[in-house]
Amino acid sequence: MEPRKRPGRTPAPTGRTARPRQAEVARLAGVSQATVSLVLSPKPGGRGRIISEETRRRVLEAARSLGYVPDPAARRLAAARNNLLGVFSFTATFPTDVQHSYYPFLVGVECEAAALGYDLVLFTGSSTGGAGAAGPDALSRVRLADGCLFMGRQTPRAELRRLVEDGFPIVHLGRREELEGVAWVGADYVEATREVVGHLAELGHRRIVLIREDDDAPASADRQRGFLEGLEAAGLPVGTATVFRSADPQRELTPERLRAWTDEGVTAFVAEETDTGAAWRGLLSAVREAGLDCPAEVSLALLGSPPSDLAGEPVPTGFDIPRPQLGAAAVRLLAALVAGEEAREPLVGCAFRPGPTTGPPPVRP
Amino acid sequence: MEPRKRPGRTPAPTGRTARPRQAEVARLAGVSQATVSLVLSPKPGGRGRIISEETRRRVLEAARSLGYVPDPAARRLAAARNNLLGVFSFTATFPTDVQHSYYPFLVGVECEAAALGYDLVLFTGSSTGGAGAAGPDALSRVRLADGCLFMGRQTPRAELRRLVEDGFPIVHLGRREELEGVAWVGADYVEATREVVGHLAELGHRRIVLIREDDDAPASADRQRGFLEGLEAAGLPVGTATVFRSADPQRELTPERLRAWTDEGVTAFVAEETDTGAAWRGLLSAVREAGLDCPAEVSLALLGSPPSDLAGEPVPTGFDIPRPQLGAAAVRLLAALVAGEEAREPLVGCAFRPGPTTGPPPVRP
DNA sequence: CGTATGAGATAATACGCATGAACGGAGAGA
DNA sequence: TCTCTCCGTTCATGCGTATTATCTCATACG
Repeated sequence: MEPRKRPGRTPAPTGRTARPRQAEVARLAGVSQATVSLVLSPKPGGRGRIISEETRRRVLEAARSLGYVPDPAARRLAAARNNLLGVFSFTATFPTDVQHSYYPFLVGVECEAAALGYDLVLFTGSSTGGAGAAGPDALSRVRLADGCLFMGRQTPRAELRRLVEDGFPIVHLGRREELEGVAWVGADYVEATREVVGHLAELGHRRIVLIREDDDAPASADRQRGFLEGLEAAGLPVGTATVFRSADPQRELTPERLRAWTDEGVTAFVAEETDTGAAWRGLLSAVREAGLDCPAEVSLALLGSPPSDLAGEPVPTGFDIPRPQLGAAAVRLLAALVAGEEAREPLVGCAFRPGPTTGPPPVRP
Repeated sequence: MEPRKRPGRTPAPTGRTARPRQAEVARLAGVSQATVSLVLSPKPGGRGRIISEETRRRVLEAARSLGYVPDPAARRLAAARNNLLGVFSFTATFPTDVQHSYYPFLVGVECEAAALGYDLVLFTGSSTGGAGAAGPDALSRVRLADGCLFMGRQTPRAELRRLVEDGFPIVHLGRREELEGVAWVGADYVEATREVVGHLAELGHRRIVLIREDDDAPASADRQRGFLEGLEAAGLPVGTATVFRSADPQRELTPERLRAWTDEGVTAFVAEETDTGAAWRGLLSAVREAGLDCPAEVSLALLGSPPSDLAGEPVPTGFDIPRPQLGAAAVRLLAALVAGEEAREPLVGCAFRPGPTTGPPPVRP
């Protein structure tokens, strides 16, 4: 039977890519492609090298001289790993508005990833409507990496769940307890808030008010819980605690209301940190308009970091969210998942931050 | 010939993933895998669909009911491209010190990459000593992507040249004319500086001094060139132009020297922007110490953006480097190179920035 | 009624790498 | 000298998809 013509794809047009393949390394080293793979792939079991030192050297030399780099897609397809960790944010990773960027997290993410030997893949187009924003499979691109880190608030639950169900390693930056099976790391707002309240109590404050926005995010709920727990721990009457919840604190938190509180004996206020910083801004302006002196007459604390446009003013008492550490912790967790371990280290502590906005309560006449 | 036993890898261990494959979709739809691929792959050429509407519908239905999602790794392997653009910086991409970060560039890079359908790979460990910082082949990791963007000053020339010689698409963010064959994009400092000088000349200034640091970076040379060209274009005597070059402007630019210049009839100063902002700082403090009023007695302009710790002060006259646009332009260029085109758009214009630090020269007594 | 025409669909690859099984050669033991 | 081990290497295959040359029918045409 004469050799019939074979159908199928035409062979690649004479090295379309200059990228060397294992086959070329093999040719140069005078060995087979399989040998190259054996040499260049990290043996998991730490088993004795089945490859002779001589061959190994020749292969490595050839690979280096050709500038060989393994193809991540092929590697992954062949059921191995490619030392790539994905980073996916549901808004632009680098927004024009630097305010709510993920930058501080990425500092830690990059550092830790580097330390663990991973490179990072930023999946773009999540917000810009570019690459694969369209279909419901926008998320599936992340499967190129060994695992993926997710950041942002509006997480499509179904998509995430799907990834988890398929056994794809995922870590979410920020609490996600409602998503069963999704690993996450978050800041321990409860403990940090407790600490701030404790600080105020130690100074002598007996009546403290929490200013929060009308938001049901876990971050807000945690602070409220920490607030109440802190009061209780300090032996303060929780019953008299006041939580002021407002959708628009800058409007609704009037100087009059503030005055009413202080007349009742309130000497300290704590505000939660949010994207906009509205609670803190509202508190500040109300105090100013009410003509109250801080910290002589009232103590103020911010449960988080001040918005960056207030960088000029003195940094208030409160706590700092250790964003870089959070990022690093997320990467560690993700790396563990990729390695098949079942580690978990969800909560990262916040650092208490002393500041000039708190002091002993005024002596009441 | 009897069917000899086949060597090779064992079949996948019990469906490692529950993810459906094209083959299963095909079986369910009663067609071949190839047909599924044809139906599900967006035909670029817009060529007439060779698939009947009926079949198409059946396949789509089957895919939907199985929840089929294409495997990106396989897709990229088969397509011989991975839609990945590398980003390599010779210092940490996300330095702890936000000041000299690449953030503004990345804004544009991310956006444009998304628009073009690319994801980004951040190569870590360039500074942190992590992943592959070790050998001289640290750079070869970038070959993983379809092309790579380089940022930063200290570029190892040999490595870059090697990549270029291998036909690997590279774009450098910032001028790199001395590296033959390395594509780059940069800001048009010459034109921007000319514009600033022209602005001053229009206001009536006749004697202008350029303050620059003792640095041979192209960015500095460009500004000086633009300065001289601007003078010439304004019909001002270039012969009398003064370029003050100092390794430590904050020391060497004394109030006395400033006084000497103004006594000679100098009414305006322009300073270059550098990492440290030393030239601008030196100029500012000298003016202050000399007791000169700006802009009444002297006009000041900054050839770039002020250092961020001076954010509180009024933004001086000068120009803004369009960093996001630069990043975007770099990505466009890189994408073009990856696609095999030979585009080039090296220079990106800067935006003139009016400001309160310039005004008409004082009327000499 | 034989053949050209084509639309529709399929078979057979290739992509780059990892890996279990097969293979060849050097000693060792008989 | 011959078989038996063990070691180092190569073979042959699979991962899941994209790509074509090829095949299969109808239908139209002479």
